Amino acid sequence: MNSFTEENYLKAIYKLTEESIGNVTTNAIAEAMNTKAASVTDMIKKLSEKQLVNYAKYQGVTLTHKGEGIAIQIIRKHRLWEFFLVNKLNFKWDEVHDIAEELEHINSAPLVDRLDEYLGFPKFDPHGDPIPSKNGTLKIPNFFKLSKLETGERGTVSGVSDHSAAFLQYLEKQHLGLGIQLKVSEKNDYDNSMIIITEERTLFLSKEVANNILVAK
Amino acid sequence: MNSFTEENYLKAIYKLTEESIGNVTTNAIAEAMNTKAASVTDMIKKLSEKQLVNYAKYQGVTLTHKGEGIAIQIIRKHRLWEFFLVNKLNFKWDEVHDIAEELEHINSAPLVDRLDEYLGFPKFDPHGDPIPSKNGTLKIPNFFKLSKLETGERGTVSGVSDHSAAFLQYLEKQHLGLGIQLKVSEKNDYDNSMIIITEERTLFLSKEVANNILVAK
DNA sequence: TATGTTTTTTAGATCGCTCTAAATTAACCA
DNA sequence: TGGTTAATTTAGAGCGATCTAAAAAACATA
Ligand SMILES: [Mn+2]
Ligand SMILES: [Mn+2]
Ligand SMILES: [Mn+2]
Ligand SMILES: [Mn+2]
Repeated sequence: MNSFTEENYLKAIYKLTEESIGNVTTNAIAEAMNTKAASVTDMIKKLSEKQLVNYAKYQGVTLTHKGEGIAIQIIRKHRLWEFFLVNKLNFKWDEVHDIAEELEHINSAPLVDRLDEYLGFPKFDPHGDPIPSKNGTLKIPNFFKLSKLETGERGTVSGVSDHSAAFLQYLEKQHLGLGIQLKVSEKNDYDNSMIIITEERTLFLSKEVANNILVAK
Repeated sequence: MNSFTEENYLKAIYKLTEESIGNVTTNAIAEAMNTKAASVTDMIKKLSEKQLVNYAKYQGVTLTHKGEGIAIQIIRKHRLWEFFLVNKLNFKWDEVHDIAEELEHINSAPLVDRLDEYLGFPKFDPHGDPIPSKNGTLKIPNFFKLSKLETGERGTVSGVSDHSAAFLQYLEKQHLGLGIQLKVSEKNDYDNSMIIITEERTLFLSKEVANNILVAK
């Protein structure tokens, strides 16, 4: 079995892999894990011995097939628990991440399977992130940054790329949640802000906000 | 915050306190925690510094008010999660203990409160053990060993004192679960075995089994 | 109550994870 | 291409939890 720490490293490497081209660097992992590069090197060596990452000195790491499988299962658990917390226990979408960070390490295959079934085999978590299936397949949905939409185009809010409570609460305040349909009414080249129209209201969105909202066309 | 290990020690000391008169001994804790006496002494010192146990060398320990409160909250979480696993995820009563051993360490007060509410504020876990309330009160139910019933007396199966999967599965095989009503039809002085009659069938129970079944009269 | 046995504590070590400081390697650029 | 800078690794240490072996205290009983 792997320790919580090892699991968190694998998950971090998985996520960094998604965002980066090529190998994941020691410093990037250190930043993601909120730790020091020296500690990362130590852990990488351990993961490498366990055949969970491919590692050559000074070259950064990639996940092995086995390591990637473990990372995906942790993400699966994280997102299933988030779905449970929001849809069964009535938590808000900005309240569940930290709890899921703990729950994702509970180690029981039947628990995950039954939870999945109990929840009705959900495909997306409360933030629009896809939930990996039992066998580890994960289809990345084709979402766009809202900021990429042109004036006049329509879309449906389907995800966020900033998962912080502050951002999620801001969206909540604006009555912007998953499923909201919108149309771009105006784009300002000067500051890349935009004005959108939803069923309920007209909203002004800064560049930062529009960049972190994902929409399906 | 306290580590998982510290929490498990507190819980073990709490349970040993219930079973024993006076202070809980180092060796008893070592046996319960499946560790060595020397390790227990170390941990006790740490818990004592944190004011979670009262400790004087060679005198064993008692929980402080604070330590007892923490222990009870862990037991609360354990039993609520067991209830969830059985009543929402359809686990059998012999399958849930180990998973709950992990879940009991998830650290979130709102999670426990909402789970409690979601479950309908249950008073007993799947094994008949009382679930402490949010404020830590815990009423010990007045159950008797089935072996104490006399011939002709009636009772309702309400709990078990052996929580092992083997015992629980045996009861299941005999169609003995919580809520089953029974009447003692015969007691054998020689081996302290007994014959009982339920709605469904007549059963022969050994001394060991009758000792580990708790009934309400 | 003295002596032997059991229980408990202490001493000293290991393992996992972390850190700082120093050394090494790679990358960049004039 | 050599020199500077940045990234990475190594060395050495600390902390929490554990262990074995040995010492100390408490207990039991003759
Ligand atoms: Mn999350
Ligand atoms: Mn999420
Ligand atoms: Mn249990
Ligand atoms: Mn139980």
